Amino acid sequence: MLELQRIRENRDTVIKQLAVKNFDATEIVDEIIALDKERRAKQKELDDTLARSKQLAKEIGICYKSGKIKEAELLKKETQSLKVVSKSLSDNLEMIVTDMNKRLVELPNVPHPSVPKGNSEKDNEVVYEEGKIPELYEKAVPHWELAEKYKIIDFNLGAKVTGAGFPFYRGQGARLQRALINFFLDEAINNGYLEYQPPLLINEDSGFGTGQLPDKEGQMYYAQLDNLYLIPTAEVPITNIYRNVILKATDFPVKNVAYSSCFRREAGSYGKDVRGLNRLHQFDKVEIVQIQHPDKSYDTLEEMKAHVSELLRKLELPFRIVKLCGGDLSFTSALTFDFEVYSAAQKRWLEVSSVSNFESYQSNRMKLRFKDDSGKAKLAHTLNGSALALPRIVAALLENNQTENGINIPAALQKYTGFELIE
RNA sequence: GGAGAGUUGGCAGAGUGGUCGAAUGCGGCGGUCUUGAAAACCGUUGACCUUCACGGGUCCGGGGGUUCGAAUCCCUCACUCUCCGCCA
Repeated sequence: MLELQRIRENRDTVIKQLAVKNFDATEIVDEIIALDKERRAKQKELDDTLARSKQLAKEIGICYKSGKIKEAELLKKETQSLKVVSKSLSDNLEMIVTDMNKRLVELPNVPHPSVPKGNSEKDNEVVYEEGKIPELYEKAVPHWELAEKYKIIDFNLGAKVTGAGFPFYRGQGARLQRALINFFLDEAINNGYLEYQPPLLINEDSGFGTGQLPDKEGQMYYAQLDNLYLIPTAEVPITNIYRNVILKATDFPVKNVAYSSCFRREAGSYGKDVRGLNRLHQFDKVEIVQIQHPDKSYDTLEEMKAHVSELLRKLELPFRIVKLCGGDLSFTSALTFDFEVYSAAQKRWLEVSSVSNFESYQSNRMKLRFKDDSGKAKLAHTLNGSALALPRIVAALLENNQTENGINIPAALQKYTGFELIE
């Protein structure tokens, strides 16, 4: 969530910036400012009352010790009435704070000044393009047909055992998955990331910390009996490692990487967008997370973009980088670049990575701070990106590399797969 | 799943219901001494809210209660450890 002080001191700017996300914040912002003012007044009143009570309690203690029972009893009278007052004040204060926080959480992150205005993905800006779009031979088919032909991915079997969107990978298909995971992890480790294997279930506090809760619980699978959620991305457990943590400035940059399965309910999705591997309920992803000093987080974003670009280059996939417009930007992000690879048989671009800077939006929610030179605790910046999500990479690899004789595996991956051709 | 013990500042570890935000040690930071370092000695050393400031308030695992007053008593939840059971 946004920092209260920022809202208080930059009302107009915040409203103007949120308009880029097509979000009319005027009402909420003004309400927050009003509640904040009320809160501070109440706080002062309560503090004064408590201070008086504390003082009296001390005096009563002294009276009892020196045997002045009568005086003590007298003082008790006053303190009892103060107690009623402070109780009602603190109840009142709690209500105000609860209200204020409720509204605060409703405000999305402020977009970076470079974010273009726009309503949908049509308004996103293609900022970079690399690689040659392959020309396929006549009988080329989309990946779901290749999956069946080579018996490497079985969607029907998944539907039988679990449901739609939970495929089985089989034989060379399973091996390819494992190869990609290892390839991505090794590349990240070589770039200075520390590998983690996170839990796949998270509690409510973690869900709140990264911004999935309270509003997006419908997108996560939920284990009701234990009040735990299946992770939609490793970002959640990995970033929450630092919930309520105060880092030293010398800890920056924190660079973590994790492979995990990801679970998404994807309620309401349908049609050709969800065909084959395009959209699944369970998929594998290698996620990179960085925590950085506020002054350096945009350099870090560039570094992460370069890392993802290099992965796609090594996989010999044509890709482009898209800067998301305000309307397409996620609730929590200040700036996001999507990476898309070209899927030759479907003749469309598929999103395989999303690299974002959340600035202090997540940090503020999870109280992730660092000590600056003056010794003051300040909010750190959090960033993350997929590096990479597997299914659409697999889709593009299968489609783009299909030949009459089989599917070619790019050179960089061969030492991981142990084969050069799917046949 | 059953029984018991515990959770205090960066760490270790005291704490009788009354001036405890909390002894002491270690660590960290600053200083004295030294050519420099170590040792020794002195000082300092949490977070949050509020205030221009002085100051005030909150926080001893989380939440609730008793009391004029709670780290200390009671309830509840979470977690950790030990033993038993089950188990990849």
